[in-house]
Amino acid sequence: MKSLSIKDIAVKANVSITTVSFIINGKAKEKSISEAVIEKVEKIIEESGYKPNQIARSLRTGNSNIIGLIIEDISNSFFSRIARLIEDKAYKKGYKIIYSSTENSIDKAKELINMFKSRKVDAYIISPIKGIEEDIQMLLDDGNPVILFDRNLKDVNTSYVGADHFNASHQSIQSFIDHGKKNIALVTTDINVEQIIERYDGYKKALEDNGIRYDDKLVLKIHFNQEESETIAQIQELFENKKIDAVLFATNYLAISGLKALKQINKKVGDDFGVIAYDDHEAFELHTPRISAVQQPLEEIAETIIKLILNQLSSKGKSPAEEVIIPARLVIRD
Amino acid sequence: MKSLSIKDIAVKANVSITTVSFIINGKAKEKSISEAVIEKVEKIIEESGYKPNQIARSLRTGNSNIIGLIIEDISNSFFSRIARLIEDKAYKKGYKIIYSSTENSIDKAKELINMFKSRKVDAYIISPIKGIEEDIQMLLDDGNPVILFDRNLKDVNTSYVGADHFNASHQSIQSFIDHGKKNIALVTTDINVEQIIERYDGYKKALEDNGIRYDDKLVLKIHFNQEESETIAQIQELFENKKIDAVLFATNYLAISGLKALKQINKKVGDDFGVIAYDDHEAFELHTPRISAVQQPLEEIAETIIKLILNQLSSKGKSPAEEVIIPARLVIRD
DNA sequence: TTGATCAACTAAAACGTTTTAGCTTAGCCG
DNA sequence: CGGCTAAGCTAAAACGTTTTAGTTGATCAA
Repeated sequence: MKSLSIKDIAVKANVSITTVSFIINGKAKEKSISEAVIEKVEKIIEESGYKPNQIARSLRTGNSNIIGLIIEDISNSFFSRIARLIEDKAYKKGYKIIYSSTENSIDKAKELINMFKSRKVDAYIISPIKGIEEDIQMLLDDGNPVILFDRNLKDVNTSYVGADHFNASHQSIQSFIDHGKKNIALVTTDINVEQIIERYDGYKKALEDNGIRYDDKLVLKIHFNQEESETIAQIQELFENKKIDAVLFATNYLAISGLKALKQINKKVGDDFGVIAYDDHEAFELHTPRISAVQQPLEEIAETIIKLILNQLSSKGKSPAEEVIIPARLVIRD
Repeated sequence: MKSLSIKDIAVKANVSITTVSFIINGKAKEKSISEAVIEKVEKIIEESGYKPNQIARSLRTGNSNIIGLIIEDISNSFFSRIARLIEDKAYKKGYKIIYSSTENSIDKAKELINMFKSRKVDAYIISPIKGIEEDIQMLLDDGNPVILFDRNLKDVNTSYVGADHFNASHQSIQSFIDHGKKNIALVTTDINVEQIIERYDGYKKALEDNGIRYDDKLVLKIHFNQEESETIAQIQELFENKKIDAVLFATNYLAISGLKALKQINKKVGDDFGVIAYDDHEAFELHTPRISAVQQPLEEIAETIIKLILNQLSSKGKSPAEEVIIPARLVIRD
């Protein structure tokens, strides 16, 4: 019933705990343990199904082989796909991932950081929100590897991996303009994070570059946590009361609400009404007509994150902060 | 730099480690520590930002306040939404969740169980695959609370929470038949899990109940890990070469591939070609026409899982196994 | 013969908690 | 005044590892 400990193995093999430990950790040669003993112990371990207690191990060594991943919401497909990729890649390097969602709450984010800290995770991957700069700085001060992704924090000097939101947004609007659109709306959220602001800036700059006057009335900021029905109503109001011939949605879930809104008021997407969504989604490919979208290179982002983390882990957190901005891709459909 | 330990607090407060521990764990009254000391220690803890080392705590107490969640694939929206709900509810009870994806690999599933075991999680929530019955039995034998969900394992006597796949499938096919369909196809996967089999059985039984001959040729089993393009090709072949007037997709990602396939060969969903998807997805509501789907009551499933887990935890894993089958809902659209 | 070197192994400390068992001191009763 | 109880606290063991600093005995060179 109670699980085996290294002591049980030692007793069975009639050797010391130390010897067993050396063998388990592959230090047998180095510590000159004889072939015979190695074999004997390994056989016993094999037969008994003994697995070292990771908790005791962590307590002693101070590291856990666990990487903490803090994201906004695991049920959002952007995050769940990234999480899956990160998990995969980390797994291959012998690291496990623990993840948790902040739901855009500063308090929950702080709690999560604390919980990861008290569990001594070896590194942190965080898609941050404003308000936790200090907590992140403390992690850094303690020498922990920390990588931010998706959204950067200005005041913290740490590594960051993210897509080029400004240019992707700029390019989307430019594409509308090239197709003769003049009255271009932006539906975005009111959460105050870097990547949303960059998308907004890209929108404004593209208009400006083309001599189109920026109109506050064409920008709709949706509350983060509100009911979808309300979102849909707000979007409908925008579309019905303003002269609009194209719209950029700043997130994919807003685009989905937006498409529902369009469907209800029976407005068709097409040559005289352009739509681009930021972050692709399966629904867009399937929609009639298919919806254009900005694709973030998930694979590349995940790959880069893991690469940076491993670098930092091997350099004991003393490698300099790096910012990697990865171009996003505008996929024009239909 | 190094994080504080209970000893540092004890020294600062000029009391023993024991006293600090009692205070941290709310046993101060019970152990008759004076108000004055309690206040002093709490103040120091507050000021210094001390957080107990959970690893040491786990090592000593043998539990971790962590629940392990093992699922097929976190990037599948069914699982990521369930995960989010479970995480939420567990969090409110003071438990954290660690999750990991098996990707339908028996080896990875076993490894995950081992890794959770060696990290001493307090309970396991598993959406299992065939081939890990023994491992699960071992967990049970060791007195661990284990809840299976989504798919059951026949040979293991443990609690299970899942939707009524058989009836939902039966009802879907019945609905086709009620609308005059005769040649009804089933697109499913070749993975050998309970819930997929139940959906298949429901399909067969509904045909039988209505005196329609079961035709092997109308059932397409897709390999789990194959490229989507190949899946689409296979589905197209089925639709083009057989006389079919309705199709049930056994998972939502198959339905999405199927809808893409239909689009490419320009076959319209409508009165003369019915489609139902098992597991709803945002894309279905948005599709033109809207696609009917079987909705699993995620909220209720998550709620029930947590309820059972907490029961087991409080009864030290000695409460009897319970099977909860929750009805699924067929949502007919357009 | 002596000392050095090396192979083969091990005792015990340390990691940071929780908890059992006990130690003082003061107060109170008879 | 002796004995008992209770209040208020603490020493030390235990959890299961890793790792440092050995010990022992054999071999070998001089």
